[in-house]
Amino acid sequence: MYPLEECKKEIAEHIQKTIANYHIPYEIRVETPPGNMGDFAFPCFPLAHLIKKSPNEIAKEIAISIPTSKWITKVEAQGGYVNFFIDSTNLTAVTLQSILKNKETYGYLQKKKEKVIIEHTSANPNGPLHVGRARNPIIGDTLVRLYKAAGYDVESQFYLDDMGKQVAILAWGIHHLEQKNIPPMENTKADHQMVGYYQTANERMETDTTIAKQIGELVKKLERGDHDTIEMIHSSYTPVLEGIKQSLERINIHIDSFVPESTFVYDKSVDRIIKELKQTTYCHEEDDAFYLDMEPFGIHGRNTKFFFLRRDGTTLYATRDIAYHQWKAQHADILINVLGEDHRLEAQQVKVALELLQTKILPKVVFYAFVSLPGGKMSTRRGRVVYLDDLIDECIEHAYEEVKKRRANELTESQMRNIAEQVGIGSLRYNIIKVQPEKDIVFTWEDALNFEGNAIPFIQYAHARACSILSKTNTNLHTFDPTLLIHSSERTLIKKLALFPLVIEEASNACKPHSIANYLFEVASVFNQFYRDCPVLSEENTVLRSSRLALVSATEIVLKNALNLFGISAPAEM
RNA sequence: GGGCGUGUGGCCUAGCCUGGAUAAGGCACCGGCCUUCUAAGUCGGUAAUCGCGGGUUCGAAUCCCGCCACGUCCGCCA
Repeated sequence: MYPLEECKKEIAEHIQKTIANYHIPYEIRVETPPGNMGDFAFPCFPLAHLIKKSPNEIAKEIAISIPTSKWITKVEAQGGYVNFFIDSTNLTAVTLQSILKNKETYGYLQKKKEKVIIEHTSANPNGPLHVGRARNPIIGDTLVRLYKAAGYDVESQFYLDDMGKQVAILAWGIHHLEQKNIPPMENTKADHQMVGYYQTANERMETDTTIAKQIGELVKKLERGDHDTIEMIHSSYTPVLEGIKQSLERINIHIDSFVPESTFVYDKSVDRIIKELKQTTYCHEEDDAFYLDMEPFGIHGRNTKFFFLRRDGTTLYATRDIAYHQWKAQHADILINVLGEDHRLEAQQVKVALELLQTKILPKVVFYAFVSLPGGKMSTRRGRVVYLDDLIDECIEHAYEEVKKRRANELTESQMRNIAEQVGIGSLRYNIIKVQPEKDIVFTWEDALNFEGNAIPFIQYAHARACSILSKTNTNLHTFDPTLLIHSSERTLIKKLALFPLVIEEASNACKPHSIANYLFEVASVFNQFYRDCPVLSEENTVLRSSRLALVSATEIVLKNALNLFGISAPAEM
């Protein structure tokens, strides 16, 4: 158990003991007070109601009953709160020990037995990834890293749409359109080169019904398992998918497995699901097509019919998605999906169907709002997009300019390029992950390339500063005396570092990766204050110097570990 | 029309789940700090009836109800 967890537990147990005298069931929650009113606080107001005493009276009773201990140095009743002051020397000792011992696993939680499948990105392979949905891979990959840190066995999956209309349109375009009719793309990656075929085929399809019919025919053949069609579609989207993978790798995102939708059609599991859904009482037929009535499940609107089987006997995306989820439920203990907000209804429908089919594990879904452009939403079909590849390039280029501005005289070209890469990609990921997923983001180049304030260079710079100090010493074995680290900047920093495991715990439990961004910013911020107040290398007291070096080393570890949760690298110099 | 999501200083964000002690940061703006471990830093200042109106509560940014604005969905698309 990590130091602060132990400390919190002890405080809660003490309170529990005293409260037991009141003979009422009560759940204890310890909070953090503002200002310098202690390290932990326990509000007595709700208790006052239950046992008919004033909050301050109760606070006093509790305060008196709690003995000082290894952790607790002082307990005070103040304005209805019990304020706890913890032994900072002890906290310093055990926290630094824990960090320096665990190093790259400090903050990580105990290994758990559960397997987690996190589905994210799952973009149609018909063109390059664009910024409108860029939150998906970034949130998804951060969750993957977070859950690994929280001790789970994690697998990331990309649900590959190889059966739908979108890939059929792409394939039709590639096989029927001539290159000269496709608007040229600068980027030579296959996904960029191919997207024009998709866009043009889409336009043609809208005006030409025979094309629409041909594409519909492709979809039907696919579903029947026609070998040549499968081959044709597969060879069309594969290069595009490779391009998508390359883009993801550029921002440090690796996906463990790609699960094609067709799997569930060809292994007949979709057929089984249809059969089972038809047997439920909510199933109805209309013009030979089948649907579930969603009204009893609290889904309202103009149309509450969830069609899962077309009149022509072919399945729908959501139907196949049900099969996919049943399959996932057999291979994991916890399922997490990262989906755009446009999938909210579909996710509900799938969930209801899974419940009707008595599936044991239902997915926990993280929805995100689209990143839109000032004029409205992005659209691959209409070509109104900012592609992820272009944003990556711009971020790196902007970072390069900034490094060059500052360090051109000191660093080599390749060093600057290397730093620019780390800062640029970090910036892209951080700017997206730091805001909660449900919040709308309007994309502007100004914001996307913002390197000021709560942005990644601030955090990476703090890390670089720590590395710089550490690089100027000839040992990395820093012995420390916890009684010497008593400056308020030192104490604030140590307390912040001690919090890291609790931050991981909370962020993973609540599926809220953005809360780590706040923490990361705070660590960098208090480290900068320490840097200002407490000289390290020039400190003449050798024991204090060594103790501060230990603290710098610990900070460096926490910053690096936290950045790693975001897939952002921690440069040693900037 | 209905469902869901969002609304916090001029701008952006955290806090909302689990109500609690002066609403926390960043940008911008104003004024300081580099012969001292990289100033991509730091200190101070100006600036908010937490969308609006009710309710619950000793106490509401937080919970409940109504309304408004924006986003999103209500396809035998994905």
